[in-house]
Amino acid sequence: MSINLDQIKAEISDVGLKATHQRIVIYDYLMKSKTHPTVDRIYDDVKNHIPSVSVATIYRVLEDFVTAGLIYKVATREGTMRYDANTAPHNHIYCTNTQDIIDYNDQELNDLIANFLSKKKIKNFKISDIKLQINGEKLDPDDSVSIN
Amino acid sequence: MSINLDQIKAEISDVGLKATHQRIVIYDYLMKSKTHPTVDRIYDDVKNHIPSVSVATIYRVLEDFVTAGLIYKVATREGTMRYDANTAPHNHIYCTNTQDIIDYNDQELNDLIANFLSKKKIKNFKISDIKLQINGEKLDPDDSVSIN
DNA sequence: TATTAAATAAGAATAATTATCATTTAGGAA
DNA sequence: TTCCTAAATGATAATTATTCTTATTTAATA
Ligand SMILES: [Mn+2]
Ligand SMILES: [Mn+2]
Ligand SMILES: [Zn+2]
Ligand SMILES: [Zn+2]
Repeated sequence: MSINLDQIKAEISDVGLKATHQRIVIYDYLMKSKTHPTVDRIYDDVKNHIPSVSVATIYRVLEDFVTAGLIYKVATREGTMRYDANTAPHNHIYCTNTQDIIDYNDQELNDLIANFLSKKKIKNFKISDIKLQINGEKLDPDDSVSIN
Repeated sequence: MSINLDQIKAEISDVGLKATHQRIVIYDYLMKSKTHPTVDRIYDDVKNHIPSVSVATIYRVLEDFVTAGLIYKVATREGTMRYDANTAPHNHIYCTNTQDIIDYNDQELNDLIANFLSKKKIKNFKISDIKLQINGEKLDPDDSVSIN
């Protein structure tokens, strides 16, 4: 089921949550996923492993993971939330046609922005994270987006 | 009612929409607003001018404005949309405590990011806009956030 | 002023998410 | 190991945000 079951169980336990079958499968799925899936997508795929799983459990587990800092929640203008197990600082390319969210990892860009903002003084505010969203359209919706 | 009624009517007409009382009041309200209000907030405030207004009209008008490019829609992790009449490139500071969205206008930052990305080649993608979201918490929720 | 295509009000319908509660289970204690 | 219990789950009801439908009204043009 999972490449590294013990590691996954440990990560869930380490944030103070019971390592249930449902949580393990959901977290494993998100770790492998690169598409920032919706609840419905996660639900459908988790059902392949656990046919009896309830959609309420998917919502509950995802929210618990977000609260624990294991995953991120990404809001979209379509009104559906998307989930991301990549908690390292990174940015997103969003196709307004296909609704694809593509990770854009660029340490140079992260540093450039962090550096710039550290020079500015934002009074009465404590920054927790910085996200750049690059909106636009895939030229060929069937093809993939790549950088450089 | 409005500082510059004719200007507002012209802007609405110019994007091919009838300048109805409802649209004028909503657009005027958004232009003056600095809080990136929710539909509920807009509805409550517009009701002061037009007591008979329907919430469906608020949704319809806002969506029409977004489609026409008159305003922007901002998704939040709380699951409610927020609306912004500032269509010039600018970034947002988001307080995860108070849900305040504060405009962060900094041409230097806009240029820095645009410049950096123009050097990178993002294959198979046409960028339409770039948004930086600075997430964090107000230190004093009653006080305002200011830059520099 | 009359015409009419477009817009609105009211409320029903849908979609996404959250709450409730009886049942099950993970994980520690015995 | 087996037992115990707090925590988690499954089923489904409830809520919230948003969209749809249709009869009525209105802005814009002639
Ligand atoms: Mn604004
Ligand atoms: Mn919703
Ligand atoms: Zn991501
Ligand atoms: Zn703004």
